Amino acid sequence: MTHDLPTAYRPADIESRWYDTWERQGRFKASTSSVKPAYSIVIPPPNVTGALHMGHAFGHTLQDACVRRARMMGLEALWLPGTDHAGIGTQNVVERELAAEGTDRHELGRDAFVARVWAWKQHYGGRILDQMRRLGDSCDWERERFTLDEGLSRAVRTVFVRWFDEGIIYRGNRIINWCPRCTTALSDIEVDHREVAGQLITFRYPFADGPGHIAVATTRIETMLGDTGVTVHPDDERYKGVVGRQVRHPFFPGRPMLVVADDEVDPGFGTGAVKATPAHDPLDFAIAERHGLEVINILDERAHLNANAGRWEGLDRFAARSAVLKELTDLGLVDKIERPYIHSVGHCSRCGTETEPWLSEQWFVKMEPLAGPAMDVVREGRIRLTPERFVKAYLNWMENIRDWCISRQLWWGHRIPVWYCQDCGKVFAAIDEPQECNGCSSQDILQDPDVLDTWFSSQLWPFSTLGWPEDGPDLDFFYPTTLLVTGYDILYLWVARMIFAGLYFTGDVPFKEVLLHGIVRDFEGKKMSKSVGNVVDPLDMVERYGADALRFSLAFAAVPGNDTNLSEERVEGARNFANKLWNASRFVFLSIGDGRPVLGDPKSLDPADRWILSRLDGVIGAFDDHLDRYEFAEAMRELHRFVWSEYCDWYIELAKLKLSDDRASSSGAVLIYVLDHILRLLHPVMPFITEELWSRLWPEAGSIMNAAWPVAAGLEDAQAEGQIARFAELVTSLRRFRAEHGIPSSKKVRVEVAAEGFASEVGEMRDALLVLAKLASVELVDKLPGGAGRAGIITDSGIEALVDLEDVIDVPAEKERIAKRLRDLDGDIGRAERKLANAEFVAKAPDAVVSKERVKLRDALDNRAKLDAQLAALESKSTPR
RNA sequence: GGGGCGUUAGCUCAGCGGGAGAGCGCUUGCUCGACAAGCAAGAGGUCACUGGUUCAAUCCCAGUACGCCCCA
Repeated sequence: MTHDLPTAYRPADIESRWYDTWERQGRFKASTSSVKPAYSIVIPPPNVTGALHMGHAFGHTLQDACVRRARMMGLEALWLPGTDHAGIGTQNVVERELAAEGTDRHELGRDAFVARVWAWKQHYGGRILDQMRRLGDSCDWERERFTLDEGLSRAVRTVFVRWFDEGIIYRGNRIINWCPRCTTALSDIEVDHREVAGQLITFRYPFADGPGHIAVATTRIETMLGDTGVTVHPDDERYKGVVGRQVRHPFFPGRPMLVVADDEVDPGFGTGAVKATPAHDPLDFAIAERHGLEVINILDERAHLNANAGRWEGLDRFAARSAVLKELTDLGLVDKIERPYIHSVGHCSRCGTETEPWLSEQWFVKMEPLAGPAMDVVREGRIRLTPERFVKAYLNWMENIRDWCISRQLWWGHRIPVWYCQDCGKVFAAIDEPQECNGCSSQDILQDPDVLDTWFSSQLWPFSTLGWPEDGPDLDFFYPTTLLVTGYDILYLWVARMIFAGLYFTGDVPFKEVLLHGIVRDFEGKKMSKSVGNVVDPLDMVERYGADALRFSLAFAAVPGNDTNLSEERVEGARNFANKLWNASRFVFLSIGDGRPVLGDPKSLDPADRWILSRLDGVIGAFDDHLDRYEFAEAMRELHRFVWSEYCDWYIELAKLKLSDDRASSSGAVLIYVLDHILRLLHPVMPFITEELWSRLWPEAGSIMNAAWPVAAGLEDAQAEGQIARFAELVTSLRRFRAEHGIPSSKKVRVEVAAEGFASEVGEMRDALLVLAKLASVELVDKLPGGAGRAGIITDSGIEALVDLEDVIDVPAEKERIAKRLRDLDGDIGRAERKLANAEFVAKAPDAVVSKERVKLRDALDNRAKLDAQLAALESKSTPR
């Protein structure tokens, strides 16, 4: 059973086998009839179009670790998986396919197109879910949801109708962000602002009612075709006399163009007078409303000039930009061109096209009634954000929130459940498709052609996936969810919206805690991107190093809210750690055989046993505390150090000695006990290797997934910790001495040890000292004799040892070594003396700090005296007779 | 313009009021009976700068410089 482990860990041999076993045994399933307390996480749904990337791997590692730990803690834990229909993204993918076939969606027609996208989804949409299995994600696959499922669609319509009937959803003719390539509206947060080098053109509008002109500046000169006025600041002295006058449009001489004054104008921009283009600028639109300026839309949905642009009709916006500039220049109306002029321009976050502020009729969600309660729950701590600093960002955003444009001019998505009666003109919303107008009963009704923003369905995810609006057992048992784990980059886009929607429709918070993690970047901190070519593919890492290694490397770097840099080297390091664990286990199994000795009375154990058990207790406590605070990096560091530097480097080495003469010694039981705890602690982050080793440790016990989460067992032992720390220091000092003197490891040396106050504990460890420091003999003495051919070491705790080197030592080198040590000690002594001489320090610092300083000083003085003696002995020897 | 974050070892990053840490890299020595994906030893840091608070500052506060992010 245990003797067939290969000498190197080979993840591929075990991973898929364990995942299939878990899934077959139904270990990921959560039950609503459980007596255990509920613990639930809904997955941030990845796009159906997507492939698994490092960001997913990161978030999933954290979520899976939380869920697996919760399960082991005895909670009824649910991790609910699913995908998002990703409106624009998915539609784009299929449109590209059609383009390759030489057709487009319009040729296909709406119904056929939507059918085609569904077919695409059925075929490719599950890819990411299979990829998640490779990572070991312990999702309850029977509860998998998709935002366009019938249930979730019903939730969307229910929400829409309620908000519509209550006036929270309204339709308005407003300036929105428009992507002329996707030909759809975008919400503010779907627009990326990027710095662009353009040009700032200053040109003149001549007064219509007399001589003179007024100059205005713009970066989008073509929009002047839609200008219907000029605006200045009311306090601007330069323009005091011109407010109320008319200017003349060079291309539309008959158009009324009024100069108006408005507070919103920035007198510092350009000439201080700005052109007013109400249909193509949000600020100008507001100004136009206040001052009654005409609104003229000059662009069509593709951002080509329309009939309102007169003879420019049909020109693309950028072509129009040059054409209009040329004509204005020819007319002598251009005063100045600043080039390059760096300014911020909106781009479609989906396709990168420059967006256009465009006047159109869209549906909006009124934010004012929703934002208040959503701020309260975070302020009051009913939802806790980790790290806390995001609370401020969240509140700041909520305070300045603007109405949310939810309509999209797409075909793939939830169609807006609004119908227009062609007879009586009534506009009404309905959950189920109506057959007739609910006002006049006419059957001549038409549904709104647009679909809803994908985030409109995502905002309902924590409760729609649990069955809302039906009040079923899932919702009762698992809602509100316990924790949401997601990237800080979608705090506004998604988290905030779930909060206000959850509060509104369920009367409760959608989750009690939110863990916001950062972005995974490449090894030098650059964002991973296909075009840069620095993408590290998680599945590639899984293949080469194992899922556990990838997961550990991510958890090892996971500081809440911080971006993390990932390189292949880090994954490799984690794989090495997995291998270390594998081999440590191998050692245990090979040493113990098939027996599983149990721990006896801890008091009767030897110092090394009591030390490692005490350390384990400490690590369990620290590890658990870190995980409670989502400090994965700290937790992993702690455990990594314990496994490698304490359990493997010291305890196993010490255990070897004892096992060699006595197979039934306590070491076997302790080795097993500690390994058992390590495996359980590590399981949430490294599920595969721990399950494999667990199955060999306890062949009859069943899955480690159901093992109890470790708790400290009250085995702290300060005496043993001190003893082994001193012992290790003595061993290390002796090894260092050997290395510095170039003593080959084959040469065993004799030492005399003077361990004032610690003599008996050194005596107790004599055999271990002999082996670990490669000594021929150890003699414990009260005081060290000096003498020819001897050189010494001293540990910080004051244990001295004299090595018998039979005249081979290099006396000058040894003197220099001692001198350096003395210099360090003098530094310590000086620092301690200065502190203790400071009356305020002694009076005001805590007693523990002061007494620690006294002990430090005393030890350092003792050690200096001992080193002085060693040096004197060397001197006497090196002095010519 | 508003807000946030960062500056610690060669690199990537933790830590955070009382003796500077990790991983990787580097140097030296090791076929030690779990592991060379390893073992042992080691080098390497005015914790960006300037002030302040404190008995005590890498850590708290203010400012400066540089870098990054979000929002408008």
